[in-house]
Amino acid sequence: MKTSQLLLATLREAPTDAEIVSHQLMFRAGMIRQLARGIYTWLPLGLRVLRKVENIVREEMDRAGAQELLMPALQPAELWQESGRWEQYGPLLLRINDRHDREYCYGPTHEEIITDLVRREIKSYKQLPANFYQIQTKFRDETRPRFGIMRAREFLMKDAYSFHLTEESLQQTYEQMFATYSRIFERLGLRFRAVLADSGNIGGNKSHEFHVLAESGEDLIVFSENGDYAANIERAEARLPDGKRAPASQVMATVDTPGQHTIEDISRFLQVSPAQCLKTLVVRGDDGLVALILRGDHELNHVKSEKLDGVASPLTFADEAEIKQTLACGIGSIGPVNIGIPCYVDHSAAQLADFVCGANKDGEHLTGVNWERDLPLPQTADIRNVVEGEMAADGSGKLHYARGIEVGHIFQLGDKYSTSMKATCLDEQGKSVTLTMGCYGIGVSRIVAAAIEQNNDDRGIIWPAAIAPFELALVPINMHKSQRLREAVINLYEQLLDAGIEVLLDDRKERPGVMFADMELIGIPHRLVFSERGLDKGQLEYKGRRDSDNRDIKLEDACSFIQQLLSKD
RNA sequence: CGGGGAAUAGCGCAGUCUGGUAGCGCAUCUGCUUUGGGAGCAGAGGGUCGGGGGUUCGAAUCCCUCUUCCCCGACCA
Repeated sequence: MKTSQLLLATLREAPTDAEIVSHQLMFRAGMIRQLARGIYTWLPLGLRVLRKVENIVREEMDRAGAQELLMPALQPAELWQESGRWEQYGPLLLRINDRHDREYCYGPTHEEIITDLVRREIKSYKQLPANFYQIQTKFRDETRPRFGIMRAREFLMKDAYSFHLTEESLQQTYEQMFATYSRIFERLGLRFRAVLADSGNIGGNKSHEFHVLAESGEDLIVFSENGDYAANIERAEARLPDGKRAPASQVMATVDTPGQHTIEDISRFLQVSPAQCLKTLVVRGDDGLVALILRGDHELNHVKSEKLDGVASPLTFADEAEIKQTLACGIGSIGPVNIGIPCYVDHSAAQLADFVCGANKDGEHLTGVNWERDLPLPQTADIRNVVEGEMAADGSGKLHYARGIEVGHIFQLGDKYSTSMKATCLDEQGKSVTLTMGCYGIGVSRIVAAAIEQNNDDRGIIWPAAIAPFELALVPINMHKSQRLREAVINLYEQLLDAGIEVLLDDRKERPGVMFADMELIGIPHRLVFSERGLDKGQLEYKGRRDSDNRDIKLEDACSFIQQLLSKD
């Protein structure tokens, strides 16, 4: 393609609201334009990249024996009511009424639709297992879309759903999808990691997320030194403390702590480490309030906590008024001694002896408190975030933190949808069996942004070879003045096209600096420069996007030189 | 959902406090000169100053209202 035929909408400056580098560069490179909050148009250059990602995903899904289909974006409310998610899903679901006042939603995911299809079409065990996928536009009415295409409301997703007669069969396909996803992200040329994950409101049991590693990632993932254990922080289990609790050595005492509310205040005021204090968080329960007790230096894990019996899901903190009414003290003086509401204590907090905690009276704390002496030990649970440097739950080494961008998620759904929607088929004995399901998602549009987060410099994007919008840029200097140069360029351009190379010829009447800057901004991996000077010697200049220097190559070898380079990518 | 900020040319911004013919840089168009890292000169086009209402002789500017967008928070015991 020639730049004169392409909407090359490059800009020097990005809008001020573009926060992260991928958003800025996608905007500046003319890949996307925002139409509304979280809704974007893909310009021709951006679409070329998106399609490349899509095709790699498609090829690998096909190779794994999955079948592509295409389901509607608009979904009737009835199916969502049947699965129970019409009420459950909340404002994330965009609801639409048609002219007959029938209710629909714009699909954020397609479990209901595929389950409906399969229960109609699949009658026999002989048709199983089956794995269906689509690459389709989703809509999720996020409270806070941001970072451009990274967290958009409308986005392109590959979603796959597998159906099985048995758990073993599901496990097999799950493992196959795990391997397929790994191949996909390898082919895309991204540094990624698969981690254990929480399955969220999709439902089901076992699940893994695939994260592209990047500082700007919204997710925190943890992994052990040798890599055996890797999990999203939401999901990462804390290793049970080994050893016994130290014996009590102090007497419980009440101390005045006027105006001291936070753990930081208390630990400074009483000269004890935060790890020796208890932090008592009060959340709403199914029936009144519930206290969650942690060591002062630990953070509450919301996902783990909301799964506790009696704790309301989603997890919400009690407000000041509720606390005052129930506990007769304000936030900042709460403690487990005689608290009078159900409590859960984190395993590590249950290990403490002689600890400090609120006295359930404003301006007072207790010191030297001990479990099973001054108060009974409440039910223990794992309710904290793991901390960098601690031993992994499976003992496979110390944990490290990394930031990640979630680009893939695979789930073993089990029978959540097949039961509620009565998706069954006949087994070998002619008996009706409820199907078992898995589902597998990839954020196709998000991958484009994630790839840029991982691959850029101060000049712009550096595409991994597999998803570059063009493989090669031809930059002729003064083509519009020199007949000889123009002929040489067009000649090579056509040769390259014939060889099946995706080449972008910059035939604009621009100064060299402008062309160089644009080709680098849009991230084309390889570049050939034509000049009169070079032609005198029968030479061209080659430069890779990551290279610091040019090298001369012979004009007559140019095509084969490039072919060789590309075969190595 | 809560808190804060913003809306002026395609992009980046000034002008608003203190009302008086809407500006700058980049981009776009024309001409000339230039041509190895985002050129120079001369000229041109492009704005219901987010919408609606009000105050005023006069509103981008003051007041009311609506809308949209952005940021931050949702770890505080």
